[in-house]
Amino acid sequence: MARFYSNRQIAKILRSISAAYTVKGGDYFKITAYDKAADSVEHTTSELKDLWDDGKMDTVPGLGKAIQLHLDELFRTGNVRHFDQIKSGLPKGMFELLDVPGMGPKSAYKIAKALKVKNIKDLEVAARRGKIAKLPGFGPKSQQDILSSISEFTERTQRLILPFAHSVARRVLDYLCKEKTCLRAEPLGSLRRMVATVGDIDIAVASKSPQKIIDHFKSFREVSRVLEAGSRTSSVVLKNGVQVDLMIQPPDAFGALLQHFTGSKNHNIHLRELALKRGFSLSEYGIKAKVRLMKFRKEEEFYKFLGLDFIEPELREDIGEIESAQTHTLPELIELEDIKGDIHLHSSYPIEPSHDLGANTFEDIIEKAKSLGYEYVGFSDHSPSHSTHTKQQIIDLIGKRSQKIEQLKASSKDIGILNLLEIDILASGELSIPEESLKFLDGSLAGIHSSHRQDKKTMTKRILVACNSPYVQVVSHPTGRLLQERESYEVDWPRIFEVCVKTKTMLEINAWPNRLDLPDALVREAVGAGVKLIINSDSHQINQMDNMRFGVAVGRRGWATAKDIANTLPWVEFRKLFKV
DNA sequence: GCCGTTTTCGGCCCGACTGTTTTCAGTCG
Repeated sequence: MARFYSNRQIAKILRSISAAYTVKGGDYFKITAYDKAADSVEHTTSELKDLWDDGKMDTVPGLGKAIQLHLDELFRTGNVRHFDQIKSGLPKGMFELLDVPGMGPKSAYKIAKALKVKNIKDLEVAARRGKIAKLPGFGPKSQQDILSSISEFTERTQRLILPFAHSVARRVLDYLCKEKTCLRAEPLGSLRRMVATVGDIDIAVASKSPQKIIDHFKSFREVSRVLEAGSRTSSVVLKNGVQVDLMIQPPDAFGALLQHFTGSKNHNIHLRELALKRGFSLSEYGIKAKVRLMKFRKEEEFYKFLGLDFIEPELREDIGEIESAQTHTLPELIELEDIKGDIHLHSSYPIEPSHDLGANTFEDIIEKAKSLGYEYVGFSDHSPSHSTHTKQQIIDLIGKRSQKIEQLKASSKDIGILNLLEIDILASGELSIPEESLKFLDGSLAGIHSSHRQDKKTMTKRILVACNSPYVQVVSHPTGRLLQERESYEVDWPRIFEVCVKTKTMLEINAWPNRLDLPDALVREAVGAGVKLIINSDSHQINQMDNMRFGVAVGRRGWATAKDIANTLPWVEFRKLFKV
């Protein structure tokens, strides 16, 4: 019987091997190989266990023959004898301590061995009793740092959801720009690449007076603790527990700084290898040829110098973007301005009061859509619950709502309106409302809102029911994932893509902050398969319509161009996809 | 231990900051 390990658990196991080798003075490159493998597993979107089931573990970069063999043993038996050997003689507790920020293998080993510390709780007790400071190589300051790290670690074990990180960063950037020596301020790292979840917030500033910027930064009113403050970098923890790292360079080297800290790590490593072959060395200061350092004000120039087209931050994951930049075949990514409408919008119309009602009227939503420059909106309230209504009640409710929307259509000639509903794909594989009521509508979005844990075959079948229905144009939030809450369910995606293409069914990129679903990796596969996508905000109040930008970011990370996204079409074209 | 537009062998990214040091080790991104 095979055992399940989450990607995070596997990453932790691989990191513990890297740590064991580090303490035992192992080969540096073997150590980094395990670290790389751990990073890679943690960033893989599908569960490694599923890939193992399908014999596709070798598609994960950084997993070679040896580690694959070890993981095979792990899945089969729940243990890896080779790993036990590597860890033998080391105190078990040290591996638990690695979760504490600032605690690396050597420190963890020293503390675990000297003080018999077995977990983070023990570590905290030992630090409080002043035992850490007495160890050689440690002092009162490092002891205090460990205590601070533990309390922050327990408060913030989770990554931030992109839109939340974005708003925190906005406040910091606005504050930094108030210092007059700040010439430019930009986000860096996973935030700039618009990854669905973000660890720390990294920020770059262009300035000729770094000390003034750092002093200004440290006195931001949301700062609770300054972790470090050097001459060009500083790190703080905000009162909400979020860590913010700041890096400063003069404006003539700002391009290199942006490039260096936007990452991803793998993108940069690949780029440096490419540069090395041409005799260049890359750093946050610029590009070095022998001893001469060339500086770059703009990132575009940095890439150009290496013979590459500019690579948008969202693509920098080392998944083929460098090769495409060499051959001038990078896609022209979709932009927020390309979006011409939003059709997953929940209104306050009381069609089903118990069911996740929106806060604003149809009229409010239309006004907001106009302010965003949209040519059309689609009202897609949840359908009346089939369990609390009779079939006739459902038909009557939908008929009445349709009348109201038809009136609006007649009086709002300057914006296209679609009369839609978001309907459920039930556990039984049926759609949640009767066919007679679907006929009142211009179309519908169908999504799974219950029984998320059925097996792969059943889930696939459920989604295919929606794809094959002539009344359904869009599958909403197709994987069902909720970031930090619920994993995607198992589905046969190649099969779904195939049917979507055949039936011209669109898959949604839902921009709701903790959905961002389809995820970027699946967007890329869907685009490759020729599936048409649509980006919607799934708003329940009008200011949430501004979340569209995060859906666009997911599309960009999935290499989507405007022509892959249906709601970049003008109304005259877009309406043809529905029954209007 | 991984990996391949000079490769299946021989490479493997680079530098800052901190604390405990007396010239450096550890950690991080």
